[in-house]
Amino acid sequence: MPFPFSLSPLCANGACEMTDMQTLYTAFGGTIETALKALVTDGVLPEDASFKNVTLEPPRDPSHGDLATNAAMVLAKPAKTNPRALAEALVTKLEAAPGIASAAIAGPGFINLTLDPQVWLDELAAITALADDYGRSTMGKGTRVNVEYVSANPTGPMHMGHCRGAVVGDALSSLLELAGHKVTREYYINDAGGQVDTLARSAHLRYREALGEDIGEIPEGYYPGDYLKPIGEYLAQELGDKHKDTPEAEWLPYFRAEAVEKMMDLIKADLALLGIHHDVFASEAALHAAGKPDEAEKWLREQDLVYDGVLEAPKGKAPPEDWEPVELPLFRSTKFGDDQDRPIKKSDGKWTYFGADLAYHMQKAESADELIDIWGADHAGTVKRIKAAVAALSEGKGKPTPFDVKLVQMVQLMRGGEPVKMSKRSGNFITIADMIEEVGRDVVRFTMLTRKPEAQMEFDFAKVVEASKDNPVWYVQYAHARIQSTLRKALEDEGFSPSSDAIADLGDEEHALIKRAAQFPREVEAAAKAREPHRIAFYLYDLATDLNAFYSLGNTDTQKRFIVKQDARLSQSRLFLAAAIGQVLRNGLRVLGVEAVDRM
RNA sequence: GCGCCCUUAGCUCAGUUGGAUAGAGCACGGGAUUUCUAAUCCUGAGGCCGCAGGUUCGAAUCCUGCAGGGCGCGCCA
Repeated sequence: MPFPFSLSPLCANGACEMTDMQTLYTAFGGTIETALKALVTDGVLPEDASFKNVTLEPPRDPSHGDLATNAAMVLAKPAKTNPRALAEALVTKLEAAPGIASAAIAGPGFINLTLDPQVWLDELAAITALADDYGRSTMGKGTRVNVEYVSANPTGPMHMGHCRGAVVGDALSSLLELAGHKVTREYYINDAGGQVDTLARSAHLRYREALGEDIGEIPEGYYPGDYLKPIGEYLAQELGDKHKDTPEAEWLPYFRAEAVEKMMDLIKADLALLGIHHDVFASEAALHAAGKPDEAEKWLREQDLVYDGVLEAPKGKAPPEDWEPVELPLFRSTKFGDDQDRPIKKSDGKWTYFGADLAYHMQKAESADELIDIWGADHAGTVKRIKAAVAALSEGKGKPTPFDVKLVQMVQLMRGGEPVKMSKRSGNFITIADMIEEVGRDVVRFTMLTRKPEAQMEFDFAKVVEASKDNPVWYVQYAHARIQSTLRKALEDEGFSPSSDAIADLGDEEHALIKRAAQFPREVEAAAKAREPHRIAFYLYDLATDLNAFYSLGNTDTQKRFIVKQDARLSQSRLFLAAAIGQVLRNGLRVLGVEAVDRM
């Protein structure tokens, strides 16, 4: 964790009542900062020394103690001394600090800190006291983050391509909330382009079909899916044959609105199956109606960031047959690192997708301090232009809005190692609803988060339901169920319940487990900072591993079980530990939107 | 031709934003159970972190070049 160890404003003012909101790392970061400042006073470090690159992290090797800092290595140069000499001066200060049992110099100049056991016992008690709030952080300082995800076109039900982005966006939103941000979960409905006109025409076709007409094969240029049949029937019921033979202009807007609404109902139902609920559904059509794109264009023209110009034909590959140079209003995205300026309007005068999207991002920035978009990797080519647009628009407002586009790669569906063949024509097409019905919501969600989003992944229907350590979802839930089962049994058979009265008696093996659990708040902050919810999934797997390892000690030595019949004191302390581990597992799973089951 | 993403054990993947001897799972070898859920645990072997330079106390991580794989490349969305 880099300096400065920014505590919550309350703590910074010295009136720090909220020690519970501090992580172990911010607390001991403060200890190190104090020690370094003392060295400045002593003249060992120069007045202007920057602590920016000083880190405090858990060492990989447990024999290196509980915490390690690189302070001496980073500051040796400005102090005009060698790392070891500086480390010795720092160690003297640190050993006198509260909570630190010992400090040792190691390797090229690391300082390894071993903490008083009491620190871990306090942390254990804190988990229980904070319960669902353990891991919650004030890091985000309440800044407003708008996360836009899914935003599938309202032309049909959700397909697999949307699933991963949906889960990642939702988990990221929860993660940011836990890390102290105010999050808006937003969905952008593309209800204004040519696609929804096609949808309206397809609905009209089904409407005629519902009125008894033989429409034969669905012609090219229409959406063929059966999911449009109910809409045709609904419209036939509502309208009778009123628009059976009238000109398109008379029925299209109505059919479009109705069809989009029904499509959104389908999509929302799919999202609900995944446990996903957005706060805002933003309509592109409404954006146009409000004149937002015109507003953006006007402003950008004033800044000379939009001009009328002609694009060159693409180099390197043969230009399209019907290539014709046309003058269009272009956004100067090259000024922000894009390869080409981009049209915001089409030659027919209508807005391009980009033109509207640009205005949409401007609108989002009005009520958020920061924007995040989750996109499919097939849109990678358009990242630069939208980043350019946000940079242009938010700089103009005086306050640049941080903006991040997360690209989520495709998921390859497999079954027992073989790729699942999907063909829309044959109807052999797996929807999100099918997938959830087969393996369950928890499996879908967790599995989508067991790979970093920008890497392609496989989803094997056979593997994800396996009951083994090879299957992270199962393994983490198993650890939680095991804990719950133990707590139940302790109460039923022996009348033992968790108690912190004698946790000071717990030994090294228990402490190791507490140390892992104590990493959770740090993992939350690190994952939130990196915008990487998958880190929580990996952490939970590690925590489950430690729990199972500890649990297994009891197989060969009954004195090491959670429940030791002859020793109520010890049992209740261990049960207190078990309950705390269960709490951390639940808190982590909650971020991922996965249920922590009590039995399996 | 250009842009973006990826390349780590035989396979599938992590890697704490630049830290110490690069870690898990599967598969392979050896072990543990009259179990509080063995659907588990312990242990062994397995590596040119794609290749070559650079930056510095220190690089899988940052920069440059090259190779291989994926995605995209006029007004679609």
